[in-house]
Amino acid sequence: MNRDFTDVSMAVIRRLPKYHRYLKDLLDKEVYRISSRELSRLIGFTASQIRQDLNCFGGFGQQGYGYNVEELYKEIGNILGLNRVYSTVIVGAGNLGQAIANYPSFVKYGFELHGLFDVNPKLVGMKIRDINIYDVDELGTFVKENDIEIGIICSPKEVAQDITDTLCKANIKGIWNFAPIDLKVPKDIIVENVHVSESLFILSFLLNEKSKRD
Amino acid sequence: MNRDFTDVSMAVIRRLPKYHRYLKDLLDKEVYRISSRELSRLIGFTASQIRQDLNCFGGFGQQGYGYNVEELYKEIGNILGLNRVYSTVIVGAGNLGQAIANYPSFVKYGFELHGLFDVNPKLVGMKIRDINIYDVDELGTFVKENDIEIGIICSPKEVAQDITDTLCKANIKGIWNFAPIDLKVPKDIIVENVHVSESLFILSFLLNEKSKRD
DNA sequence: TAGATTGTTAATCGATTAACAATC
DNA sequence: TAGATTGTTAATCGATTAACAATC
Repeated sequence: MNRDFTDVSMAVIRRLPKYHRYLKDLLDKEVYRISSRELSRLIGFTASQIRQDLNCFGGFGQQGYGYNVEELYKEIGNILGLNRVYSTVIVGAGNLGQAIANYPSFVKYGFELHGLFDVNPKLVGMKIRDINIYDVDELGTFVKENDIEIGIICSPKEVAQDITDTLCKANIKGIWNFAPIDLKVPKDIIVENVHVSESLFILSFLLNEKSKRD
Repeated sequence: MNRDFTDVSMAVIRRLPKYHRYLKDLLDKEVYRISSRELSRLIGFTASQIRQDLNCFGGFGQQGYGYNVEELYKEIGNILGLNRVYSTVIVGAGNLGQAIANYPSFVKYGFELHGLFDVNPKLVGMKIRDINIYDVDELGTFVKENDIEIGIICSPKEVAQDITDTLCKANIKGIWNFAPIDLKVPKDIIVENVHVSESLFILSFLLNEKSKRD
């Protein structure tokens, strides 16, 4: 249970959240047992890939039976680190910051929001879900004093690197970045990007391609 | 210029927006010429991969010189379909929908927002950037009558499939989906997902892994 | 011309799929 | 026991990297 998975490729890791989501859906539908073949039909990966993927983490299945949905769901949750709580702050309390603060999976899976930060004096002092919006000048001190692990950047891209520097100096462990730039961080800090515009451009590419073919 | 790129792998396509972004930054810094080696140092792909990638679309470079930044930027923009305008609607006018409506690259790269839609009577009738929020009951008719190409789903996941069905019946061409589910659509409709929680779970995985090793 | 750097082929590496023995 | 399905090895496929001739 405390093995590390440094040998498992990121291609596999990036599929885990999708397994987790489908297994949750199955549990909600009171399906307690599933074979790689049935799961394949639902999730769209090949049965072979599913067995291969799951085996990177241990033998969760049983020959002749399949996988126990509840057990597998929990195991994948544990692998993803969802069995514990994370302390977080959101920097940028505009629409995006507020959307994240209220995002159901964010709240549900143990991401504890300790504060939001903004430059806008109209926002500072307000609350979102009972959580204060502070002046961004207080960010560094707050993160240090409250041992915040995750900083969530929902600011305009122009100030994202400055915010990052502040967070890093205050011993943040990871950054969830929504600004459309690649942040420079010391090598022991983990950055996960949500580059929304890249996804939009892929959509426009695909639409454009399709219109050429039709 | 009207070739289609069906033969180019999605791995390559998904790197294009990043090239596009870095080339824009270079242009803004008044850098007009770059070699694959220099670009490699900036963007973090190997020089070999950069040359390989760009060559899928034609010989944009010049031996002994490198690439013309402005030309390459424009070409990649064209390949991504950013040389034309798309008509869009946003379904779900909460924080996320409003964040998208105001998102700078969205506005800048030709994605014309024609309307937002919501069930909440407090929101219906309001405006975001001079664009009306309509009742979601009007969605189908509006999309059909205004020849909307892209539907952007910013609703809770519980209603995302219903919205999708409405959009598809109204001849939408593509869907940009922010709800954490996999939408079922007829095969000629393009869906591009932004599965925000998957990214969050990867961050939590990486943080958890790191804490095991330290 | 000499130097630089691309375009492109060949080699390597990694990820996915197929196959099947092990076993519940 | 017979049927089902995993775990796992081997085969295939695709993507990345290396190398270098072409050429500006």
